[in-house]
Amino acid sequence: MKGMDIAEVSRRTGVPASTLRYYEERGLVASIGRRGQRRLFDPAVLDRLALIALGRAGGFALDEISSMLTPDGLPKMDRGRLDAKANELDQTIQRLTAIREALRHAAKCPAARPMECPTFRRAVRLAGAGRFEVAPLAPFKAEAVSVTRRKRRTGHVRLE
Amino acid sequence: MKGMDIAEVSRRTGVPASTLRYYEERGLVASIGRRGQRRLFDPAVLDRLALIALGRAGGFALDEISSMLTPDGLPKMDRGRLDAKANELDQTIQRLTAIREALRHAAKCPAARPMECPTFRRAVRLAGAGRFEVAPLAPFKAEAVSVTRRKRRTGHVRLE
DNA sequence: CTACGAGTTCAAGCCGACTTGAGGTCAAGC
DNA sequence: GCTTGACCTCAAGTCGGCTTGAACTCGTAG
Repeated sequence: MKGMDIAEVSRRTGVPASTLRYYEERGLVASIGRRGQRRLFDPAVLDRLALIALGRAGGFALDEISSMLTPDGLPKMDRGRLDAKANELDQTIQRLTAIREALRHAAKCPAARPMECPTFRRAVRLAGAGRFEVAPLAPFKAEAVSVTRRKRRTGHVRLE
Repeated sequence: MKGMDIAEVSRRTGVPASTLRYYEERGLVASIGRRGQRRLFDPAVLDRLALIALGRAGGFALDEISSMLTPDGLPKMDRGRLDAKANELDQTIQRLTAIREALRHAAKCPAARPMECPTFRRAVRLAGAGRFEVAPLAPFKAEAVSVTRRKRRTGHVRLE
């Protein structure tokens, strides 16, 4: 009978069994049945987990991710929503880029206090310039979710 | 007398008083004394809060941020450490960029299932390719930390 | 028959960054 | 003198995303 048990899914994706159960409970993945009391998963769950990992890595909340996936596989999102997400991410990227530059500059700037340096100040300003909100970015641990199928309160920041 | 009370700091930065007390408790900011039982803050705390916000926006933990700041102002970090942080951020940025591209592609890709599309799979792979770990990015709400300074009583310059 | 290992359920715990609530103090204004 | 409102402290609560632990059930090997 086809269907992988939880250990195999875990092994192949790097996602702990406890997380898989949790995801199932949250409706993010579904098992295709049981053999005895044990869950059986369709291999398609591997792709699904990869998509979930993608979303998590992008800083999306689980609820948000589940709203992006249909029960049976895919992109339940319309173009607009996807684009919106992409833009959101783009804002984040720009913000992070400004911060990275601020750090790099701080590393070599001679000013005693960074805030006295115009370049640094500018970066700080850019970093905080947007007025959007961004989901927290998930801790990204290596290891996980192979996509290959072989065998198969509130930090506030304002500027003026 | 010099020194701003907590409400003024809050008003000028957007950081809630509760957060300021919390930051003080965590050692991220210090008050310069009390008037009665009330805290008094030096205007320099405004810069400090801007830096803290910068760090938070960059996904750094409070502990990490405090390890980057000296009690009296700033750059306690050596060049190497700053560069390391910048590189870390750079990894994050690349990862997010890959995810953004995956989303943009998914928005217009005709493939029924995203995972069947090589372009998408490649993006997913890139997104997950690194084997590093990244701190969570703080939720980014607008409103806060004005770096603005109208009266520069202390003589040092802050953001316009 | 028994023991073992791998699975199961359910409730509770953990972490970080704050927020909230109860109860207390104090200076100013009526 | 009394009220008000802004501040104070300290403990506990919140939220997301899991993890952990206790207690139980199976199927299989010895």
